[in-house]
Amino acid sequence: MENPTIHDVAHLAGVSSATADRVLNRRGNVASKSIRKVEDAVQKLGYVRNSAAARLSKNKAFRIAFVLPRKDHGFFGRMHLHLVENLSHFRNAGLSIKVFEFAAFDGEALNLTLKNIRSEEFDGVAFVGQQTQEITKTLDALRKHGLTIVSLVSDVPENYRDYYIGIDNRKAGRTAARLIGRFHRGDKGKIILIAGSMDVGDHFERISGFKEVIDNDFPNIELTSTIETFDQPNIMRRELRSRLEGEHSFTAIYNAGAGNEGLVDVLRFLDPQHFVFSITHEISPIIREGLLEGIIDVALDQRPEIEISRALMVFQATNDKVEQPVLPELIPAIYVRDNLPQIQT
Amino acid sequence: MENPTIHDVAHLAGVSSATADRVLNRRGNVASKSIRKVEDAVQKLGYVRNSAAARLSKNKAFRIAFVLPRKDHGFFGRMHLHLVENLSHFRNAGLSIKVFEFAAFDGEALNLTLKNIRSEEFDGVAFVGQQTQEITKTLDALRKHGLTIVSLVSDVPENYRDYYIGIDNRKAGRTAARLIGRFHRGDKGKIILIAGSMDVGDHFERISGFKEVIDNDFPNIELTSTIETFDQPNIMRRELRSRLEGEHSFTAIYNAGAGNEGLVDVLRFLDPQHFVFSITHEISPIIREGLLEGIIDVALDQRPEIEISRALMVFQATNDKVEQPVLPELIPAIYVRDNLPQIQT
DNA sequence: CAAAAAATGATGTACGAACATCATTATGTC
DNA sequence: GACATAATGATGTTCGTACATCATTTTTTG
Repeated sequence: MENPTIHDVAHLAGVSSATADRVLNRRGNVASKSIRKVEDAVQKLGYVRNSAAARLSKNKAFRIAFVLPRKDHGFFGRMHLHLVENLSHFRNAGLSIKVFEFAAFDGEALNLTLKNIRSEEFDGVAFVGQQTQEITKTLDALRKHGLTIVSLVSDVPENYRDYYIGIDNRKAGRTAARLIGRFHRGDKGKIILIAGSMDVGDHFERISGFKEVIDNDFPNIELTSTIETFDQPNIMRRELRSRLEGEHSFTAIYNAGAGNEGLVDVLRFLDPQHFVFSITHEISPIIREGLLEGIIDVALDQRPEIEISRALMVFQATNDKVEQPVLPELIPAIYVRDNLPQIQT
Repeated sequence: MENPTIHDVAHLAGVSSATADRVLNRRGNVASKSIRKVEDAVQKLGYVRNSAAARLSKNKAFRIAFVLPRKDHGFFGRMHLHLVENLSHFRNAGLSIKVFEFAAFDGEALNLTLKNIRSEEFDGVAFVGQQTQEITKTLDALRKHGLTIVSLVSDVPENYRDYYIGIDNRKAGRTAARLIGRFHRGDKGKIILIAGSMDVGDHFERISGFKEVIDNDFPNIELTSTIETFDQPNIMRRELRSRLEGEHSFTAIYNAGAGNEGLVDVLRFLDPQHFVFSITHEISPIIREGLLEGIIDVALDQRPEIEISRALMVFQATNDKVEQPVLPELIPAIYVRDNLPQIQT
């Protein structure tokens, strides 16, 4: 039960292996009749390119640019770390990786970084970021040069990227709302909403998913205006304190932004029974403490490590010109104090 | 920045490439002095075997036996399906897969199936199952013949397998308990516990993790004896009905067994306000319905598709004689009605 | 119909490891 | 020191694809 080779394909198609090669690698200058014959033969034989041979023969890596917010941001720091940890593994798989950093939430900085990616130097780009007019234009240019574009964490419209790897943020927000709503068990409630920035798609979608469910299914619960923190602990502390000042009717809190030590700081000095429930996003050492102390009930985590791995798998399949592996949908992990991951993240 | 080859290693070590090859592939008949020299050179150069070249040269697949409970069991059916879906992808990666089925929970059948795996025909075994004296003995024999053993879903002691791929079932049980306990918000409670079989490690550990948390942190909540259903809807229906008959003080239910239509059937005919909370394991079309109807609050799901993929990655790295990729811990997904996966599972 | 352009075939090399064979050298044993 | 055994080197083939070159055939175009 030997696997068919390109020679078998060529033979069955009645062409030379050179022509079969021209077809399979889209080198052009092939009659459409020949193309059809080769494709039929591929079908009939179930030919699959031997990626080991291909990789060996090509003898050059698929060059990927990872464009990520700076690693001092806890959440993205995890992405950087995971990339580094798997570098040797993927180098061996024929991928070479270069990381570019920009300031989180800074659309212009992102655009500038993307613009600096020279299409002769890279075969693919994976990036995290919001969508602006300029950014989509830059992405478009890159795609026209044949680069494979992967958006991470926060999606851009389909025609500006080849793949999106991230969670469904609307679902994440809805999940948070369901848990909080359900925990009220019919009691009245009043919720504080927080986001990093409503300008980035992922935070925006979480908040609106959250509102959907509360509005529809939990009429006893009141929502208040969303605080924006830009994921900065100082702003979180200031804004949250001022919101809580003199007001004692809040029953729950949902932070759609990334794990934020400011949140834990403030909650730590409140009456532990103050809230019915509190949910935040992305695990970090401080959020972990919050969970263990019982200050925070649930942390949704999109597991950036897995997103990085998936992105690399996508590039690998692209490079090998092989079907993408079938993998289940990414969903955020839901952490309570009892299922925290072993490794310190 | 070319990657070093085995010739570079041999040259630096001051031996021939034949000897370097003998060292790297443990062919024996090499002086320990030479071994050291080669290993030092590998270190110094950061030599990593080119797995593409190796795979091409070997020109034979790593033969894996998957030993799984029958596919008519919903949860394991998902494993079978995912294996089939990824067959071509992993054939291309140098793995060949054969699946063996046995009746779930039947230790003897499992042992018999494992015994029938001839060590000349396979290079690795992945299996799901409990541990008995006989089974560990069989596994031991297989390992002695050099097969790589991976246990799935439910672990066996470390020295009987090379890798365990599955969730931490104690944590899963603790998580369920935390949610249920927290939802009681201090009220008194009485819980029905269900398992497929307390003889299989995963179910046993879930139940004991669950008890741990309730006993420690929720003194107001009472636990009742565990019902065993062998994951069969008929038994579930009968036992659950008899437990509920005339008794109205139960406040929550935790099914540590796999998704079970019998559970939904019975709950559907109860007063919807009967329970504070209900949690089950493993998503299925029926459990999905239960979640959408509000009969079931949470389904923990260990995502067998991901476990299969991970197992295949482990075998692949083993075959390529390359470091295992660094991947985050597997944790069960927590589904509520708002974050159900797209695909019908 | 001639010239240009397009399509095809024939052929060979390179990639890096696995593996086999045979000759040679070093080491150990009585 | 003769002999067996262990260790090593030299060398060549194989795996399947990518890619390059050049000759030849077919098709298109004016």
